[in-house]
Amino acid sequence: MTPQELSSALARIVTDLVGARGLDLVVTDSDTQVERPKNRDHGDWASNVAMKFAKRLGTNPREFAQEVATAAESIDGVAKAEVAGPGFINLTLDAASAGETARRVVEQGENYGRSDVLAGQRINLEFVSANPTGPLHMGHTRWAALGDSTARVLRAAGAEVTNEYYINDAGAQMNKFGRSVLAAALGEDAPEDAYPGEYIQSLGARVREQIPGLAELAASDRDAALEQAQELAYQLQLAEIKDSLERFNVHFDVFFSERTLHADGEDGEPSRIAAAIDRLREQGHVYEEDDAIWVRTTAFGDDKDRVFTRGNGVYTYFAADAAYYLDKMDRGFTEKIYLLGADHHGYIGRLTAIAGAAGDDIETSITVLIGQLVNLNGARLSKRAGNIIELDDLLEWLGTDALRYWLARYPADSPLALDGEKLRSRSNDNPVFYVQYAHARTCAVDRNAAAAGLDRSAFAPELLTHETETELLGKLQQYPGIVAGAAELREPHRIARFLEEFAAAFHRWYDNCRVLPMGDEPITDLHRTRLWLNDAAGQVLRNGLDLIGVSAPERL
RNA sequence: GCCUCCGUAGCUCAGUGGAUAGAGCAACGGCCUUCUAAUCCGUCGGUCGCAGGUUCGAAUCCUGCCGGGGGCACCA
Repeated sequence: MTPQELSSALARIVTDLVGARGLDLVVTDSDTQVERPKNRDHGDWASNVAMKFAKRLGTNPREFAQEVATAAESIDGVAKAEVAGPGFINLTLDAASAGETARRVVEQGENYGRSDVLAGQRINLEFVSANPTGPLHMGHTRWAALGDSTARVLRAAGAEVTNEYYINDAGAQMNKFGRSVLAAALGEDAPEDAYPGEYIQSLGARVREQIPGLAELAASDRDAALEQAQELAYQLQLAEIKDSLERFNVHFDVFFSERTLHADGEDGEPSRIAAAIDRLREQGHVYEEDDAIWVRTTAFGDDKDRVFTRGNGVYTYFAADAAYYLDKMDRGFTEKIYLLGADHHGYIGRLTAIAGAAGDDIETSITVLIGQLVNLNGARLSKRAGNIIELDDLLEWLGTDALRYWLARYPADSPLALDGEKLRSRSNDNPVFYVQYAHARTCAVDRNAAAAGLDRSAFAPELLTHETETELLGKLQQYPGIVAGAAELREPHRIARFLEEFAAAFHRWYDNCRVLPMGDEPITDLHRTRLWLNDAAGQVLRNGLDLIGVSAPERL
C-alpha cells in the first residue's frame, strides 16, 4: 500500500459518499492526498478530506470523517481508520502491507522514485552562463549545483530536460578580454580597463607559446594579432570552464554561442537577431523612436520599453536575448527556465515580455528562478571586488560531494553561507557525511551478511513491526512523493532535507534492530526480511544522492 | 521612490493552509564484550519582526508598518 494507492482509494470512497447524497462534485486523487503525520499517535497516514468537503456538503466535518473512516477500514492493507481532532482521518496500515514496500523498492532499484508527473514536458534549463573571460568563481558555483540538481529532479519526474549554457562570446567584454590577454602575451603593461587576475598572465603565456610570431604580427598588424590572441584565449578559457564543471559533476547538453545570433545568415540572409526583430515587428511590438529601435515590452507587464538597436546602430545585449528566446521556442521547448542570481532580478520583466511578444503563454512557457547570492565566512564575493575564489579552489579545498550537497540543501531564494570549517568536518556539522555514512552502513551490513551466510531467501513483511521499522518503511513510502514534489516546485533542496530525515530513520533502525544474528544465534526469516529492508534503504539513499549529484560511497 | 527576496530556538536554517512549530550546532547528561560510536537516547531552549484581515484552522494567504539583502542602463 503506497500513499498514492491510499489517495486513490479514498477518492473512490468520497466520490461514492458524495454521490449517495445526490451531489455532483468531482473528487480527484489530489483532493484526498494523505500526509505523514508528525505525531506517531496519529497513525501512518492522515487525510484532511473531510474538512475540505464538509462545508460544500453542508455537514459536520467530524461526522463526514466518520463515514469516510468507516468505509476506509475495509480498504485492503488498512488496519485502522480513526477520526481525530477537528476531522482528520488517521489511517494505520497493517504491518505486512507497509513492509511490502521494502520489496518493491528493491525490485524497482534505481527506478524507485521516478515518476511520470512531468511526462511530456520539454524543458530548456539555462544556468551558469558565465562570460568566457575568466574562470568560474563562487558566484557561479551555487547555480551550477542548483541547476544540475534541478535538471536531475525534473528528469526523474519524467520531463525531458536540456541543460544549456549561454556563452557571451560577442561584444565589448570579449574585446576587453582579448586586449588584456594580448598585452600579457606581449609582456606589455596591462591596458587601463584590463581584467584583473593572475589567470590573464597565464593565458597570455599560453597564447604566446601557441601562436608563433605573435610579437612580429602585433608589430605589423595589431588588429590581426588581437583577433588571433583573443580567439585562442577564448577557446582555452572555455575549455577550462567546461573542465571545471565536469569535475563538479555538472553536465551541459548545449553550449550556445551568442555569436551565432550575430552572424550573417547564408546567402545574404539576415542575422538571427535581425530576423528576430523582424518577427516581433510583424507581431506589432516593435517601433522606432529617437533613432533607436524599441520593443514594446510594457504591453506584457514590463516597467518600461526596451531598446533593441541603439542610436548608433548597434544591437543591445537584450536584442540577442530576444533572438535567443525565439531560438529556444523554435527548438520546441514547452518551458524555458532561467536560473539567475538576485542581481539579475530586473531581467524578469523584460524576459517574460519577450515570451509574450513572441506569442508564448507567459504563465506556462517561461520561468525565471531568482536565487540569492552566496557568502563565504561573512564576506560576499564579487568579481569586481577582486577577491575571486575560483570553483577549482573550492573543489580542491572541500571536494565535490561536500560542496554540492551543501549548495543543494537550501532553497534558492534563501541566503546561504559557505563555512569551510564545517564543510571539511567529519561530523554532524556536515550533513553530507551523515547521509553518506548511512549508505556506507547499509553496504557494511550487506558485506557482513554475505560473510555470515545470511541470504534473501525469505521475505516476511509482517515481521517488520518494530517502531523504528514502521518509521523507516514510512520514509521509504514517502520518497516518490518527495521527488515528484521537488520536481513540480523546482526545489531540489527538498531531496537533501528528506535524505537527512531518511538517514536519521535508518540510523535509529540500525541501532535498534540487528540484521545479522548475534553470535551463534540461528538465522531466522526476520533476519532475512531485515536484509531486504537494509537493501531498500541503501537503494533510496543512492537514488536520492544521485539526484543532487553526490556520490554514495560503500565505505567511509 | 518603485520592484523583489528575506526576518522562525543562543547560532545556522527547514517547514506544499492543518493536529502540541522542527533539525543540526552550541550547553548539560547518558548508551559500546556483538552489523562502522562519523551512530543513537535524554534535558535545556520560541512574542514564527510588529499590527490588522481572510479561514473551521495562518509561521504559511492578503494589507500596512519596521529591519536587512538585491535590483531599477540606448552596460555587458
